[in-house]
Amino acid sequence: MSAISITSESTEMYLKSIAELEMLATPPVAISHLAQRLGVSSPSVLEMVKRLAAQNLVTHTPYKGVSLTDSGRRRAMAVLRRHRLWERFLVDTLQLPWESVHDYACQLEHATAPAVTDALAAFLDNPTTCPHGNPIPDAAGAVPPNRTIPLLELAVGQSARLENIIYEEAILLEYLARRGFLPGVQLTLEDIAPYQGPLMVRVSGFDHPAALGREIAARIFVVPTE
Amino acid sequence: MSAISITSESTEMYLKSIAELEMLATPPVAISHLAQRLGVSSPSVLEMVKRLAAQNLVTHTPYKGVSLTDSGRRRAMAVLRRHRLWERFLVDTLQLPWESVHDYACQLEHATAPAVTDALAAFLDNPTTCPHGNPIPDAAGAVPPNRTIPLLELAVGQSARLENIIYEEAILLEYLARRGFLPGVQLTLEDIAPYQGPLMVRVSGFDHPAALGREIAARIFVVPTE
DNA sequence: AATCATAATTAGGATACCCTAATTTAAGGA
DNA sequence: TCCTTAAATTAGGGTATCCTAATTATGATT
Ligand SMILES: [Mn+2]
Ligand SMILES: [Mn+2]
Ligand SMILES: [Mn+2]
Ligand SMILES: [Mn+2]
Repeated sequence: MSAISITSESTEMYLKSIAELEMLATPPVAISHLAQRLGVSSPSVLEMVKRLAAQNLVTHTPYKGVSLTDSGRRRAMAVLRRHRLWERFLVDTLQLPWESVHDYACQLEHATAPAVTDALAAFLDNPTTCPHGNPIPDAAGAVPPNRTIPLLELAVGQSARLENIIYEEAILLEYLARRGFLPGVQLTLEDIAPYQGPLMVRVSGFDHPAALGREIAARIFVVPTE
Repeated sequence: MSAISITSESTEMYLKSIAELEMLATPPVAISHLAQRLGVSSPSVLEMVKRLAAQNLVTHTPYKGVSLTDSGRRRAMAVLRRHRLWERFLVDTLQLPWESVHDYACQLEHATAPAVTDALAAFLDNPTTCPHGNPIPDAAGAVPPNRTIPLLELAVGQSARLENIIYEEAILLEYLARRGFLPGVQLTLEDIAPYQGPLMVRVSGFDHPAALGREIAARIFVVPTE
C-alpha cells in the first residue's frame, strides 16, 4: 500500500483538468475534451489515461471517457489548492496583475511541498477563494457547495453579482478585466441577441453594456440579486 | 539567433551544479563530480553535457571536463538567484525551518517566471544573501566578490565569524544548526587532530567545542576576526 | 617504458510523453 | 436496418532523460 507515487507535472495537469471538466458537464470526461483542454493530441491523452488508470487515479471506460477515482480526486484537489493559494499570494502579496497570475500559479502548483503549502495558507490567513472567485479546497480537499449559476442562464433584465470565472486563461481574463468583469461586481443582463448571438451585459459603473459571446457567458458564474 | 530555448528543470540543475562546482575548484568540472553531485550516472551526465554543449551552454573538453559558457553562466545565475530568493521568503516570510528550505527552494527555482522573481525580490526588499549566507546574484547575474576563507584554512587558536555554508544539503544543515553553526556566529578553532582528523571548533555561547570533519569544514566559510 | 587505477566514453536499453496517419467503433438520422 | 460522421483507438515514430555493462584513455607509479 501507499507506493512512493511520484506525481509528475504532467500527471498533475491531467488530474486537475479532469477535475475541472467533471465540474462542468456530467462525467465521464471525453478524451477529446481533455485533449483540447491540455493542448495535446487524442492519442497522447489516451495513452496517458491508460497510465493514470494503471495507477488507480482514473477510471477509463472505452469509447465513453474518464472519471477520477477517489485517490485521483484527492490529488487533483491538492493541485487546485496550491494553484489558488499561489494566485492569492501573487495578487495580494506580490501585487502582480489579476489576469497574469493564473499562468504563474500553473507553474508553481507543481513545485510546492506540503509544508510550503501549509505555511503559505497560514501566511495568507486561510483564504477561501482565488482572485477569480473560485473556491480554494481546504487541506482535506473539500470545497463548499456551489450556489452560482452561469451568466448565460440569467433572464433578460435580471441583475446579479459576479462570483467566479472558470477556465481561467490569460486572454479571457485580460478581456474581462478591461471591461470590469471582476468578482464582486454587480451586473445586469440587458439583452440577448437571437440565433446564439451575444449577451449584452452592463457592469455597474460602466456607461455601455459589453457584448459577451455565449462561450464566455458560460464561464462567468453569478448569484442573482433580489 | 535567440531561439525560444525552453530550459527544462534537468537542464537548470545541470547548469546550477556546474556553476557551484566551478566556484569550488579550478574548472573544468569533472564529469564524475557532476555525476556525484546530481546523483546520476557518469554516462548520463556525459550525454546531457553533449546536449548542453550543442545548445552552447557549456564547453566540453573530452577527458577533461565541462565549463559554462557565458550564456550557460547567465542561466545558472538566474536559477541561483531564484533559489536564494525563495529561501529568504520561506525562512523570513513563511517561517519555515532554516535547514529545510533549501530542498523546497530547489523545486520552486524551476517554476518561477521572471515577473514573479522580480516581484518577489522587491517584496523581500532585494536581499543580498540567502539564509545560509550565500550571495543572491543580482538581476544581471552578478555577485559581489568573495572575501571568505574555508574554516579548514583557519589557524589553530584563531577566531572568525561564520559567513556562509555551501553545498547546502538538509542533513548537513540540520547537523550544523543543532550545533549552533549559523551565519553570523563567532567561532574559534581550538584544535586540529592530526592525520586528517577532525577540527575542534567552539561556537560562541556553547560550552563544548564541536568536532567537525574536514569534509564539513571545507564547506563552512568564515572571515577571521582581529 | 610497462603497468595500473581511475575516469571517461561507448554500446545497448528503458520509460514517460508527445505526434501523425490509419483504422475502427458508436450512435443518430435516413 | 443501413449509413455517415465524429470520436476513439491502434500503429508506428520521435525526443529527453536515465541506467548497467563493457571498453578505452589518461596520468601516475613502478
Ligand atoms: Mn500547472
Ligand atoms: Mn484563479
Ligand atoms: Mn532544483
Ligand atoms: Mn541557501
